[in-house]
Amino acid sequence: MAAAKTARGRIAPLAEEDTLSLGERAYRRLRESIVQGVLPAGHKISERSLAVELGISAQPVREALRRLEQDGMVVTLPRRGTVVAEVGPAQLGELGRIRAALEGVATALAAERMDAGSIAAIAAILKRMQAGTEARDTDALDEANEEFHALIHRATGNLFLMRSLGSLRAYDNLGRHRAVGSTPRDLPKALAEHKGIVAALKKRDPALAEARMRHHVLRSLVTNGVLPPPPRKERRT
Amino acid sequence: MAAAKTARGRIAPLAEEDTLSLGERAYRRLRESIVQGVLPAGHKISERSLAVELGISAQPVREALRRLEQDGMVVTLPRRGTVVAEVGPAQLGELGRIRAALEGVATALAAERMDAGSIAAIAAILKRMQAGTEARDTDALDEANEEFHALIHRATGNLFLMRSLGSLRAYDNLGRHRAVGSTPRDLPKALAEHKGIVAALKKRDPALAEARMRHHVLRSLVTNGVLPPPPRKERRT
DNA sequence: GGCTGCCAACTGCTATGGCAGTTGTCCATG
DNA sequence: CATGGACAACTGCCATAGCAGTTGGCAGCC
Repeated sequence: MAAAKTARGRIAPLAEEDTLSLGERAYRRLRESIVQGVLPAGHKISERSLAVELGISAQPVREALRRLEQDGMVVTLPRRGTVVAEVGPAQLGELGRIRAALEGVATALAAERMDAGSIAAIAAILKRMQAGTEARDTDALDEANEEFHALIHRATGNLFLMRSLGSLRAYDNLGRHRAVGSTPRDLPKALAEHKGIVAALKKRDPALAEARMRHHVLRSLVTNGVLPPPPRKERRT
Repeated sequence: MAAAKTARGRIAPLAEEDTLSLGERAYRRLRESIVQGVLPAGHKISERSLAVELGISAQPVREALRRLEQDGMVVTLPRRGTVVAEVGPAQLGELGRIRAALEGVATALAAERMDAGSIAAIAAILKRMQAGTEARDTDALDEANEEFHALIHRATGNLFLMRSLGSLRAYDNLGRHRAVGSTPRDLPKALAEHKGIVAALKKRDPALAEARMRHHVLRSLVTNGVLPPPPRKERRT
């Protein structure tokens, strides 16, 4: 991604071409730096020093830190300092389960209101996934997977959902970043699940789409080592 | 929550309500004002004028507005203004479904890690609910209900969950505020559901607890008129 | 040596001022 | 009367400066 490759704990100054507000740019940059591991957990962050590193004032930095705090990515003790939050394996698992639930409702909503154009678009993405799976092109698959979920999120038209899932997917990247190299994902299985989800979307069956999406996310978390294998069979109400 | 029990000669810690940052106080105040209807949807908010109303600087106000924007309660068009977000019935329903899902995972997590003390506490709350239901004391019931869910949220120990559910419950209050007076809730049914949830917690059955909690929230949303009655029977995967 | 108290160097937090866009109004012009 | 353009009054956004706690270390005393 754009996050400049720098020494551990150091942040490169912001480019000034963009039209986004400095606070917004600082927010994204910091979030990226955290999930990429540039700012490791427990690392102390000073509003002032970070401001001079980014080449901006302390104000937008502070604003970004407040938002990151609301995301749970940093914690700040008043008048004492701000620290990158520790996210242990247990918490990563919890966040994964939360994400699975939210992706589920997102898919349910999408199944209800998705227009024909979006369905065609997601079908196209599915085709790319098929090709990527046969070619074992994990990079292309990752990109397609990103678009796949992003499209569903956008289809819901729900801002809260999109924001929350955005934060949670960031954590997901962090988890994958930790399990470095050891991602022996079961590609065909993921493809089949994606197909099933798209089928449910086409059938406009919210409950089915939700169940399949949730199962898909949970299973992928298990194969990624974020979650332990399910202890038992599923439970019925 | 009176003065902490301390040994002779020891001094109890100071209350910390007084020392909250202005930004934090502005955030809470604004959020409260929005969900209470004091600041109706579409109302324009100016950082400066709001600052003088609150008797503080524009900075903390801006900070609070950014956080509210992340919550989805206000939207701000750059260099044009900030307005409190429109939350129509449809969106309210979506947020309700999201909340149901999150309350579900929260309860699942709680079922896994709740200590004996918390279980005893929630059993006590349940007893109060029983009494309140028999006495038709809706005020006491609302209070107990609040504590009931708050206790579960806290039991998860998950900050992200607690923050998200905090925002979503605010929306819930807003929804109830709109359906003024017309809350003919089915009290005994809610009580039975709460009992079932506590039973699942005691059995430490996460899947069961989750399903029951989710169903409970969804049903209560339906009886409150936030969600339409379910169109069909539940679906199996 | 070990403890106490002070001081400088931090920290987050807030106030003030000013910049650059946006909008609405009012007057001059066709 | 209708139209267009400039000006004033907004807006959000950012930089600077200074306040008030917190911390760490170092001198001075027991």
